[in-house]
Amino acid sequence: MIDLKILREDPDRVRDAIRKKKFECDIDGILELDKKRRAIITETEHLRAAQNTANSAVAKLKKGSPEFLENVKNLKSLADQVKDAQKNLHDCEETWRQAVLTIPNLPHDSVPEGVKEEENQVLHIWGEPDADFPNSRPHYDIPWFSEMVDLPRGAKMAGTAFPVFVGPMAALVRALLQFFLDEAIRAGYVELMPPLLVNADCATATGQLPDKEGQMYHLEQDDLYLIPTSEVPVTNFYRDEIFESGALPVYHCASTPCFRREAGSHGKDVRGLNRLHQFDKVELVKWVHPDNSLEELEKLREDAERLLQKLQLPYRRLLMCAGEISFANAKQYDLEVWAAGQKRWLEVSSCSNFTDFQARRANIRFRDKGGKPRLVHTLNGSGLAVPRVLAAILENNLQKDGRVKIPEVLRERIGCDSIGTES
RNA sequence: GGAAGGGUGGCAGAGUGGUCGAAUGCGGCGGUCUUGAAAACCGCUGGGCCGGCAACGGUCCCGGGGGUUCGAAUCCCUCCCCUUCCGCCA
Repeated sequence: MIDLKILREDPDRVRDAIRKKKFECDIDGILELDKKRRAIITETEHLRAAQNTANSAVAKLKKGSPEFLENVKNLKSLADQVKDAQKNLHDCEETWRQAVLTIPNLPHDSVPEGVKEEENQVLHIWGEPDADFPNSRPHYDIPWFSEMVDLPRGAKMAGTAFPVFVGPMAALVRALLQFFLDEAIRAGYVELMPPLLVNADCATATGQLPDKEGQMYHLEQDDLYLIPTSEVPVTNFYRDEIFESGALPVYHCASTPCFRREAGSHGKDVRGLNRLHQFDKVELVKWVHPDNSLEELEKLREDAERLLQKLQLPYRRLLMCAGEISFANAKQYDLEVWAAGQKRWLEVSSCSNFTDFQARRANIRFRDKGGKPRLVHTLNGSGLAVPRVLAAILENNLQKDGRVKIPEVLRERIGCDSIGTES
């Protein structure tokens, strides 16, 4: 949710921002509703004030006395008026709330305009994606791939795009997660192990609802959602709380599976490990003072980039254009790893500054120097998502003998320096 | 899943229809006293929304929602959560 003061004072700025973001939103309708809401609040409160005054007068009279009964009789109609007004207000507030939840966050000034993928700015390329990877091939074409990432048997259990990692591959997944987690903890993030199911309030706070129901698995019987990312439970860790002054910034990380329906995905995007319904990811989440959120985003991004560097995987950093950043986002960097076999970039991290958008929905605040509660800024980024990193390792590190070399930082964790079957 | 008992301010804990945003204690902040500290004493000490440049005024919040009533923390309904016991179970 955005600051409605901005909407009231400068609706054109909001219109412009929404246009840039390729979202649609009935700004005029919302302004109208907002005005109506405030008028009804004023009216209802005046009535209520009158009733309160009258009631305290009645309270002083002797119960059952003639004047008492007379007063009570007169108050009946006022009470009815109050009741009507409150009903009216309640309905109005609900409509207003629903409407206001559809307004996306405004892109930050430093975000470039653009609507297409090609308009994202490539800010930096690390490593050598242009280098010769003489043995590389798409990971799903490696002869032993389906023995170690068993998608057919996963499909038997749950459906397409639910992989089963087998033997050394499972160990590699585990090693990656532990590596990511250890690095995050070393960078100052305190680990959380949150629930993998969340209620609608959580998903609304982070911005998945009401818009993106279709992307989440929903358990109807219990009205819970499987988390599409640990951003959802982790951000909600502090929902409805106020940080004492001096507590910020707060950093947390979490390693969880993520569940995504990926409705509508198809084609080459979904082959092999490129796009899965269930995957593991370490997430980095920050709660920061509003004055620092831009710098904190850079630091968060660096925390994520360092992982790719240590894994020796070429990657690029994208500053996403306004039309490509998500609903709740004010500014977003994507990190894409080079997959030498497929000869394409794969998104492995998205680092975002949500400014006060999630904080307002989640009601997460801090006390400023004067002791007054103010909204924090929230940020998060993947650090990192496993399957595509795995894909890049498989493709880039494929050796002449058909085996895949394990990145040095992982070798000790899994006790070998390569996996696979010789060809 | 069944039964019983509970959910009140940062915490503890009173309050069972009217002047209760709510006693009291603890904690926190400020002050007096003190060379300093402690103790003692005094004062202050929740959040949202609406109006207002502000001072301030109004209103709402006693787990959530709904109802009864002129009036609800207090009565009724419903949902959620917690505790204990039973059942089940990694």
